[in-house]
Amino acid sequence: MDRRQRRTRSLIFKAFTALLERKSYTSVTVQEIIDEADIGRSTFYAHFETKDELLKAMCRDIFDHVFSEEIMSEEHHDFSDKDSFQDHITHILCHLQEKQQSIKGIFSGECGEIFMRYLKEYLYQVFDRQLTDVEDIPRTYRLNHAVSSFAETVRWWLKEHSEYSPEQISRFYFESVDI
Amino acid sequence: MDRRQRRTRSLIFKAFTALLERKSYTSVTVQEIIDEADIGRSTFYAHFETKDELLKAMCRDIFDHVFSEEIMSEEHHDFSDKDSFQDHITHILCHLQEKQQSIKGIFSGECGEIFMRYLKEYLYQVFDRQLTDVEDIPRTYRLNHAVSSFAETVRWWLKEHSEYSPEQISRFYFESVDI
DNA sequence: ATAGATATAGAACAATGTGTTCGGTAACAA
DNA sequence: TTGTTACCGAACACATTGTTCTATATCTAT
Repeated sequence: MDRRQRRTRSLIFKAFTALLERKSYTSVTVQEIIDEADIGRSTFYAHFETKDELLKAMCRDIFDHVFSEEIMSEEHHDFSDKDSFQDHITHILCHLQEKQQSIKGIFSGECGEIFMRYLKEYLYQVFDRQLTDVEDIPRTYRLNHAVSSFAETVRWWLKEHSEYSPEQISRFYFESVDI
Repeated sequence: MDRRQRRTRSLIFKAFTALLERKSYTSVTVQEIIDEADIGRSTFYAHFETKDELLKAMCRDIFDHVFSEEIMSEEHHDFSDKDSFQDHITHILCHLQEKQQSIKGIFSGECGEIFMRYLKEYLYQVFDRQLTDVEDIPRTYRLNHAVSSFAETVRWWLKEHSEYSPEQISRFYFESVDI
């Protein structure tokens, strides 16, 4: 990737993140992003077709880091006991905490929906292999329950209760849910 | 309320609901709602300032029915045991099922966020009184967990697994969460 | 039944934001 | 150095929004 492209892309991301901290997603216009990033109008559209595509690209960037190869690779998926899985989850929480500044703005308002959807897509893969079966409760229900409540835990944590450590959050979660 | 106002309001709600079943919230324009409802442009704006206000009004209408006085009133809140609380939840699920047609479209895409926020606001009141305390886990965490996972349960149910009965959903939930 | 109030229709309008195009300039890579 | 590619920025057509206005239809209360 061209150095100029990386620079522009980064400028757009930073501008967008900054704007989301003081305005709602819908109210942010492309023009404002352009002004904040201090780039040309046509340059923005050379990178992203719409504001929505920009948001999606940002989510992908974040999750590609959080759920990096190291974490998702097969070799790390022989969780024989519950504890090692919990460590795995704690590890993911640490990565999320690193990205907190970028994430915080995205959570609020309307674009939280898109962010959460992406987050859940990754989480489905992580939880699907670990989930046990329980009689008389559909597996799809339990999977949705585990993934959703974890995603909401993350939101609750990073949005307004970041005083807790990843280890504490992990403990809260595993004491509240049967995996 | 004037008969004409009720009629117009109903036409707008129906048009909006119909549009949300085949298009995403963002892509629906005020003009389309006007055309679908077959009303004048100024009439729409006499009722709602923006599309967002319309969505909020629809959510309020739905929840005012689902969490009606009968359900929320103090006299029905002496749940001495877990079972009667579960019955209460089942009752709410029945009301939600009645409104399924209106709700289904709202769930999808971007406006699900707003709908879920409203739903959770009501649920906080319902769950707050019933929630027990657990050592070493913050009450706010447990409340958020109970409310969020119930709200997500509702979404999962009405959106793609409506083959289950309110009683079944209630059972799935209470076997997955400690209240 | 009539009169006064109110809701609606529909056209016209300014204002704003969107997405594209194009020619010129600057930065890159080989 | 040379060809390629990204950026700039102005201009443009277009869609959508939200307001204003007058005429008409419909309600409510007496």
